[in-house]
Amino acid sequence: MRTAIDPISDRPAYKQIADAIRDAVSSGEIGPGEKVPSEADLIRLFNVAQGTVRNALSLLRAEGLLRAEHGKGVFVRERPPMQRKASNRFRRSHRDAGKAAYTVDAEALGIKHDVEVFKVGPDVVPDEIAERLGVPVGSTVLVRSRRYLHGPTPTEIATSYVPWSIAEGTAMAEENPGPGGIYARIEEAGHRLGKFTEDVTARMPMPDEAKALHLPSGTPVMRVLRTAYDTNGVAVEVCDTVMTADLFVLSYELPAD
Amino acid sequence: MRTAIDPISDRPAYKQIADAIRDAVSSGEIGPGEKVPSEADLIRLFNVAQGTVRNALSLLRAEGLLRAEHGKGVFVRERPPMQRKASNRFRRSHRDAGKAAYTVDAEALGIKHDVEVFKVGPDVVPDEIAERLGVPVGSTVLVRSRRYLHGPTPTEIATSYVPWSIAEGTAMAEENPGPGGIYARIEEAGHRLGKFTEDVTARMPMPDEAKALHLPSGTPVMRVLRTAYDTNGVAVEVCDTVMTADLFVLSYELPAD
DNA sequence: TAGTGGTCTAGACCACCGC
DNA sequence: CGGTGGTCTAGACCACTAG
Repeated sequence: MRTAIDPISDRPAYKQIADAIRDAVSSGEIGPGEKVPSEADLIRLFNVAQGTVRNALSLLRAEGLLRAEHGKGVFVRERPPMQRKASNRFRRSHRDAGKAAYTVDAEALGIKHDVEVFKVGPDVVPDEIAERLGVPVGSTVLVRSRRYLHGPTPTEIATSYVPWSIAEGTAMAEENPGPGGIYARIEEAGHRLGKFTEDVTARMPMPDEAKALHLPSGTPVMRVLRTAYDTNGVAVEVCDTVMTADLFVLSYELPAD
Repeated sequence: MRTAIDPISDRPAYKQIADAIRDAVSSGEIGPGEKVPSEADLIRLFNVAQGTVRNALSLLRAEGLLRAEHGKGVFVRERPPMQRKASNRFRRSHRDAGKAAYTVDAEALGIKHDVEVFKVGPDVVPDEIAERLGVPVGSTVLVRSRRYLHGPTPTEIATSYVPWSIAEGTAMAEENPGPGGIYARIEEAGHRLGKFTEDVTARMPMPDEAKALHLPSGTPVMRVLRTAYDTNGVAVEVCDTVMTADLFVLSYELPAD
């Protein structure tokens, strides 16, 4: 690794140090999961103060390249294996086979998954959801809030909203909605599903999301806002999902005409 | 705005300051585009050293909440109007009308857009693309690399790859591929388009991407890797797009069966 | 020129980790 | 315990922006 700062360059010292570390990582000199030199080492190597070194390291952490472990050291982040959200995961044949959507994806990867239910019950609909669901602002909907995990790793937080008129008295309002998930229950309630739309955005996490998803700093989240429509074009469910960006690839298929 | 640090709490001072500013923003006390108190102000208000204040501010910049302008101040970031990538933007009817895909989206918003072509010509295919395109590693493809802008704001960098056997001698290899974009040219060359797949991921930008897209720190990018197939299921083009995350909503429509 | 953010130093103390 | 990262102070100088 380069260990000199060019005093002529007008690039700040901390950025030069960050460059040197970034290069060492991309050249393979320091591999994924390996430790970068300690702050004390870097202070000696580059002959700078601690603040300058910390500035360099915090830049690389914000970029998502490094991860710090208090008392142990700073390490190159390793990318865990990715999961796919296949665009066919809402097919009726899967529901008929008793599989919920996330089961389709997880099974395709042989991944053991868990679901933690935070809350299931009627509540006031958030304004943004009311608009998509086509219900009056302030009306009551069934709220299902839960977290998905792969082994010990939380991967996504999801909240579903169903008009209370559809959900009332069904298994949707139970902790476990039964085989095929809530979409199977919605169809049983007489609302045959016609299509889904998904709106995908990405941003940095809110502090509470970072906590719930165990996000290291420098990891963005993807947000998928999915609306389910029946065959009459009436919205019957909205699902708001926030997922760790580097654990997912969202795959979609589009017709040419 | 709160201006006191709880000395009993074990939450670090810089995080308490960040919390106070975050609260002031979310309560509307400081609106989008408005200036937050200067470093000197915050030093006085909270009775801390400059380093502590800077720590708080850089946290909020990494979160994407604030944006600093050297010599002027630190401001609450304003979210510009979002653009939609409609899932129908590859319809043949649009191509027949002479519209390229990005034109469909931009027109829908009444946005003036520009394209800057970086490079058009034959080159060696990157390994990752070769796999998707189904061509041998190391073979030659047409590479079209360009940047899209809305007014002065760069929004996305896109690179298309077409097997040289398809592209050779056509207008695809020109700077301006003509009406309907390269998909129209691909169809003219006898490859009727059957479907597209898009794989969406999000991450923090590489330094060169941050530069090319004028990204403020704390802004992630979305990456869309699109593959176009002809009606025989043969891949005819791959497009690798990196876009400023907070300027886009990707919209998709999924059938229920 | 005064006020702003950007960089850097030197030194201190703390909290966490592993031996 | 020694080594690691985390927080904080006090003060300095620089670069940019505006009046």
